[in-house]
Amino acid sequence: MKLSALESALKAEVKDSLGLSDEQLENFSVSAPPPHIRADLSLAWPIAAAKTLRKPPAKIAEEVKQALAGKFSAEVLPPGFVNIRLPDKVLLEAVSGMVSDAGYFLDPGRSGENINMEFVSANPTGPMHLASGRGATLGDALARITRFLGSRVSEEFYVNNVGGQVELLGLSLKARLLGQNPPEDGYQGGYLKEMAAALPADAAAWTDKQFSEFAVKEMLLLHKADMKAFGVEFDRWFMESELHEAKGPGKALEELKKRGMTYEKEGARWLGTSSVMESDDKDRVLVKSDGRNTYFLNDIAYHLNKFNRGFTKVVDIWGADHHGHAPRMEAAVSALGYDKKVFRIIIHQQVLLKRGAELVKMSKRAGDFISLKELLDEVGSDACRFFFAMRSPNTHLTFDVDLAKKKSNDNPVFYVQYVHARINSIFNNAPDKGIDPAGTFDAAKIVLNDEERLLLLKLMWFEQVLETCVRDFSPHHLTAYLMELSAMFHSFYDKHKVLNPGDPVTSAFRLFLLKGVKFAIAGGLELLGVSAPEKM
RNA sequence: GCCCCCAUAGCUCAAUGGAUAGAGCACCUGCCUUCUAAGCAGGUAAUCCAGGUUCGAUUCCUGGUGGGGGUACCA
Repeated sequence: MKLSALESALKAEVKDSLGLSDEQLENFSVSAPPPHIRADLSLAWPIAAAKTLRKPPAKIAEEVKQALAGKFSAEVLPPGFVNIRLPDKVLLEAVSGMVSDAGYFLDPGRSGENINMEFVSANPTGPMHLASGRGATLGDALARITRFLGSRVSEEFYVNNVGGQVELLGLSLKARLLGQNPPEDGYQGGYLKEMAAALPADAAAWTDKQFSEFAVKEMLLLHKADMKAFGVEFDRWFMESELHEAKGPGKALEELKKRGMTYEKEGARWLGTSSVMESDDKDRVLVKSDGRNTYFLNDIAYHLNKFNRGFTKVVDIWGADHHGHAPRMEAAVSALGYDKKVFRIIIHQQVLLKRGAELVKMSKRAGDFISLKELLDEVGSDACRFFFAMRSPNTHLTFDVDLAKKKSNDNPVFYVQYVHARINSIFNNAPDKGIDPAGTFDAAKIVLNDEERLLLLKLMWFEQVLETCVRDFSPHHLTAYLMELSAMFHSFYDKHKVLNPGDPVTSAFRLFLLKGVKFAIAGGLELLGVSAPEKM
């Protein structure tokens, strides 16, 4: 039984016995008891329900205990906790389902979901820097986790391949070819020198537009290579030019006009983000007084495009440097008639670089940044992704370059991967000791020790951890879980031998237990885009 | 000025409003003739300040203090 199913079962039991309504059982949920409590699951619901039920919490807790009697042994602790001890059979079944049933974690409630997740979307004007790794990790991990639970998820990268910055990029490249410095507000980085050196011979006769297109194409190739090296495979790279070819901005504008959300002022066309919708601090321009569309209108058209493609939910993952745009984008999506619930912007805070004791501010223009590629080459994708995934998006994370480069062995990712390698090694050794790695055992003969219990119970929480990641839009709960599970495994490994030729029942059971641990470790790492090595 | 994020151990970070606040790094003490010591066991060490809500606050609210980011008819 999955933990969610177990929770439902407990809830139903309490509901029937106490004769309660669904409303009265709101907030009924199981939690993990603190370490000093010797129990498997806790219920704090009696305390919360005391007010509405007009009964002392301890009395409610006592009733809950009675309701569960015969199926679960429970203990009441003040002020009204019910601490439950699960039968060994329940723990064994949970792990058994996990390792044998491929669809075990699929949530039927999610099968109708079709989510578009857009992230990174770095401008094609320079190499991707380290901070893009954060957005990439976040988006890809969330996509994988959500998919694992049963939703359809499409990962998307939006490429701003038109506009002033792209023209400037072309001019900067052209200047490099001619041996000149790029325009003052252009792109000064050395990468354009390299690109210029690789231009075809006839490039001297190119138009500005050709330079621009060439530069974008090359940058895009680099970005794709970077993402691939980082283990992120986008389902779609959406070109802004596609939007214009399909007259997207015009259509979006017409739609907004039709809905009465826009007005004309000072020769420009405005969206009433504050005056009409009261969701921004001021109104925003859609069409400038010179007749050109703003980027905002293009972005609205892009979001309309996403919804028109049939996604039931659209998620954007942005860096904090764009957070100011969130209110207007949300307002625009509402103005197009979409419910607030189907559009979500996740903001992740910026990445600060620390070199030695010095905090370095990254700047694409000055060229003082660490590229994602450089970081990957020196630290490796696994450590990078795990490190980024460990932090919640709200954290202002400080990336210690020296630590990442010199002492990458201290990264907790190795601690987790080591579990996988150790388990794998045990399975490899089993035949030598005359033990069948696929052997079965009689569950009735098993008496669980503390370490085995803890491991089985922890495995039951795998589902809940993933749900929490989706709820909070952050994979950091999963990294924390993997580290905790790893600690439990290493501790178990140190105390108990798995392969005991003289005790086939225990050996078979422990191999079964290890299958469960391996499933959670390999599966969890996979969801984070981190490898699970067979050997270390 | 206004908006967003943050403040927990020496450092980097955890903790659906629950019970004795957890990890990793660093530091100290032990443990390899037994499935991999990239490991285990143990130790030192923390909720910015002041109010409020609550049976219960690291968590929620208000006000401070300190830090980061943002505030274009740029993209």
